[in-house]
Amino acid sequence: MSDVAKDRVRLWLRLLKVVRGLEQELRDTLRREHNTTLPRFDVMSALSRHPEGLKMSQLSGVLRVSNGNVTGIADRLSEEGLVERIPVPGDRRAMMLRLTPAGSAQFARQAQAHEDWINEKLRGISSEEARAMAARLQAFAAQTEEKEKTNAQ
Amino acid sequence: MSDVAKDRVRLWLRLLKVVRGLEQELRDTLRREHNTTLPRFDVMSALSRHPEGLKMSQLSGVLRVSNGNVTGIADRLSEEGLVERIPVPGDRRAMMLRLTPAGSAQFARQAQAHEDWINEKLRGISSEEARAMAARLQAFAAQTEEKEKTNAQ
DNA sequence: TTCAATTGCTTCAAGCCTAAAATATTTATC
DNA sequence: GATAAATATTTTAGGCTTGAAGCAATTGAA
Repeated sequence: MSDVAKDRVRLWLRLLKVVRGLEQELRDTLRREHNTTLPRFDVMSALSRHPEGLKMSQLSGVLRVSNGNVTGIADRLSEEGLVERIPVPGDRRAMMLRLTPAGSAQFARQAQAHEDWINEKLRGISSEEARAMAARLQAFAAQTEEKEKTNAQ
Repeated sequence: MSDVAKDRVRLWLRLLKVVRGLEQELRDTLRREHNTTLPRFDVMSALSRHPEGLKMSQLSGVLRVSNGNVTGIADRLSEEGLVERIPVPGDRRAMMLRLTPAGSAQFARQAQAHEDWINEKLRGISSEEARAMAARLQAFAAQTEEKEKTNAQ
């Protein structure tokens, strides 16, 4: 294996380790302190950015998970009265999912706590470092998307 | 929210997006091309670094997953003849898990393909960039560990 | 020695996740 | 208008994951 390949593999392993570690802590915190889960938080987060609601398929699209997955999470959130399914006028197959007022209020609290938590976890990273690293990741992501677009042609 | 907090949150969201995306692609590739899964790959990878085998609890320790989790994955790998459970002399509760020759051979092939895959995915990242980013991540992880150690006192 | 606490592992219940099959509805074509 | 294809969602089977409970076996303290 070439040297650059070794460096790339090492970077990948470190990325995975750091992100997995933080993600695991985040799951623990959500469970212990907010009695919820990361997938539920992700669904509510997506819905909070679309107050008018999202169709099930749009939701699985933005979250990049399967349709069946969203069905299950929506079922559970719905049982707790945090989201509701609204029929789509003119298409009886489709369903709009949106936060209830209770869900909206709960998510607002959780989102603020989440931001505080992240800020505390990344305390050792300066604004400049954060921006620099985010820019690199952004460049990488853009590059990858560009490649995909080319491949899709 | 302060500016630096915003930058940190943005960095976290990007990290999560990039790593999740790559991880998802990796899962797809493992499934389609190697008929396996990331958790199985992780178990075999850990075992390949310990040819003499690992006790179940050691394995769940290094992988940072629960004991019950490893039990299930070991069961399935064992059914396929890729790993075997060896009794530990002197402690009839414990079990050593290790790769069979077939498991070892299969993992060697998968590991090589995995490295090639990563190298291709991260093609747009130079050796210098990779080393710089890995160093930052490493510093962050070290800092976090240091903090944990202090808290544990 | 005895027996209570600890240790190592498995089992269990519940949630997450996927791909594929099933269901219902809509759209397009003849 | 009939019907075939496409679309939106749910259901299903199977694997991953956890925390907690259960079961042996080991260790340690009286």
